[in-house]
Amino acid sequence: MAVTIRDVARAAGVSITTVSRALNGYPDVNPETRRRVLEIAEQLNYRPNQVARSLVTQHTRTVGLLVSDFTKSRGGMYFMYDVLAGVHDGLAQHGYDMHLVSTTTTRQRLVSYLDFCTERRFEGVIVMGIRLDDPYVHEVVESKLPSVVIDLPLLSERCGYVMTDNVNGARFAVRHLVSKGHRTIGFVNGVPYAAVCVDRRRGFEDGMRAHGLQPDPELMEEADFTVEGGAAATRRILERRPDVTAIFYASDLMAIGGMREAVKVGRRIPQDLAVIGFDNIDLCEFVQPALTTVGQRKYEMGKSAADMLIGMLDQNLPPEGRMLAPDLIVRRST
Amino acid sequence: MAVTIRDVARAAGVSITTVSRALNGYPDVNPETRRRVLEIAEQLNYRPNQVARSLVTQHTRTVGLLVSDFTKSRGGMYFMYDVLAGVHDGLAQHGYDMHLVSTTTTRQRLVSYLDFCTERRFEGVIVMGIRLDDPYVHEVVESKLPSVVIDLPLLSERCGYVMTDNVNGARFAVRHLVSKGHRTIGFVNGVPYAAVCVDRRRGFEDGMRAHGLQPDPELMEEADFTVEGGAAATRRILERRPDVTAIFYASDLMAIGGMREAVKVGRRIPQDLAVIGFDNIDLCEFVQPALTTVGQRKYEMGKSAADMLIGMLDQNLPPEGRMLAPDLIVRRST
DNA sequence: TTTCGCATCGAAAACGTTTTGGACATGGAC
DNA sequence: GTCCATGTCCAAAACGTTTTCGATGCGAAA
Repeated sequence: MAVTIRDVARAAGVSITTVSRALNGYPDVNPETRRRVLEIAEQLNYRPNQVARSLVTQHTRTVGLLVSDFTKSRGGMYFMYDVLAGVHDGLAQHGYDMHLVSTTTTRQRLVSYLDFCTERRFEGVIVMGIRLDDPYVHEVVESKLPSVVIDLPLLSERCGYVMTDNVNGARFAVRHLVSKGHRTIGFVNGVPYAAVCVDRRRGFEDGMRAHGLQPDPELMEEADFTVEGGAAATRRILERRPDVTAIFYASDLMAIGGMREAVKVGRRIPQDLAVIGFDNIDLCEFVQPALTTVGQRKYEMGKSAADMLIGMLDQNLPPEGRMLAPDLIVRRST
Repeated sequence: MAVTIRDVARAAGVSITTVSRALNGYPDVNPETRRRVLEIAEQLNYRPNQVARSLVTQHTRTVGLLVSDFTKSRGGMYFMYDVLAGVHDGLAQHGYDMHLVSTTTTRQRLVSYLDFCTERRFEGVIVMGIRLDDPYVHEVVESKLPSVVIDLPLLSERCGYVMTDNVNGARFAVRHLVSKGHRTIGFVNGVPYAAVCVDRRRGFEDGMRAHGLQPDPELMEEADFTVEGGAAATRRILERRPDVTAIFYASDLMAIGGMREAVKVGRRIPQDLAVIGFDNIDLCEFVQPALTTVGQRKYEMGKSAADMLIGMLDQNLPPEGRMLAPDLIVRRST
């Protein structure tokens, strides 16, 4: 069907060896022959078959991007898109392709991430948004397949990670609230099986103590990273402790839900309740009042992950754990 | 390095033919032999090489998802994410993989989309967010490679499309505004090289005339689909025609910019200026006031595109043009 | 006994490349 | 005249599968 290197060879009256060398720019081929081969390849509209090439070179120059359920994690999109862009740019810069695989796919086919990737001979994999307790992710981390995970501090022989310094991020949030005079500070954390949440909690508690405040269980709640979850958690805190004057949320989406709820029960923001989120998603600028937050460098996370992976692949560099500094973005909600 | 079918054959004391047949569930292999082969394959941790398999079967079961610049089109994300999810689900359901290729990649490597896809032997391609005047997309459309484009009405032998009925969407918007008593209605369109914009413009003008109103060039502007662009366009309209009482925007993002600008110059929404957008991105619910808009079925668009492509691939169905009905979502801004 | 069908298996070709290990000719140095 | 280096080329192996075609053995039918 398609025109192969053999067709080109025949038409040019040379061997396929020569065609291959001419096309790939090897030195030992006569300039005139090369010219003719190139010309004929062009004429015949020849396109090298990368599948065949991959088979013989044992290189696909493809990395898998593993993301958990697209559909479900609606909220994750705000975070994910930028990371995705960063990963993509990083890979593209070094000539690697990106294969998108979601956990729904693998689950549907009853195959582990690792098997899926090794069958396709991916050269490496970038993992994002996977639960801390997902057994399959540990399988790839412990495998020989080079990988870097985003937002999970998993380090091994062939696996690095990049994440935001969530502990310090949470400390910044607390320090900011304290500097605004708050003493009774609430905290709405995300799901406990997300690695970022244990860090943010630690940062919150550390930060409180650093300012001579005692983290109070009555002021702490957990939610599922959604607007509704944030609202519900806020309601519980407000009912239990009407004296709360500020709340730190482990995600912007929850913070937005919190603001809604607070306004609904008659609190003004920031006068009656200061609110600070985490992530710095685009939404922050659009809500009323604009949301103060701890910003993650999302694009850089993706870019950094891709760069690390490519370093492992192309230069045999060892994997590392990379911590990106968050930055406090003050808007009107505090 | 990796364990091959040959290793399994050797260990099981059978030919590779038999191993292949045993693993793939062919009938003519003794149940006992099959059991042994399966067992040994499991023991050796054998994973079939899909690259080799693709080479011989001439099927990669991979489709390319072509998106224009990730990084640049920040706004497109709100629209794209859902479409992406739909495409992904559709493909996954039928056992197809998804290779993400952005136009930045191909441009960087100086290769056309079509060449990129044929070299990798993709079985089909889904195109989204490409400019109407991009020459490379036409190359794909006119090629033998099965494709379906989103948001561009390009139909050919091997290329279908799916898009929202933008003309009617715009008509809905006008009808809604008219029903609210508006007569002097502005229109901020997007970039002229986007196919959706010519339709939305036509829908706007048709809708106006249908209600006995004359589309007035003084009330019409173009912007670049961004918040800032929407704001600037709004400023120009408000200066030129202070008597305008409602504006229809070809995208939510621009509508949000418009609301900001209007509020800044002292207009109340919706009392002094009614605003309606297009797309129904998540943001609509979060801005103040919540934005009335013409909703696109984003997920369905992606799903439908994937289904059509797979129909072409697996059942040799002909490509079609599919129009998805938009729906009016009334919130507080009108 | 011959014939036939059936169940089970294997040898070898094929997919489209890259790469190895020469072959061959030419020309200059000795 | 021999030797060697150099430039140009090719045959064949290899990558890891699937698939075609045929071989073999065995039991039942004729």
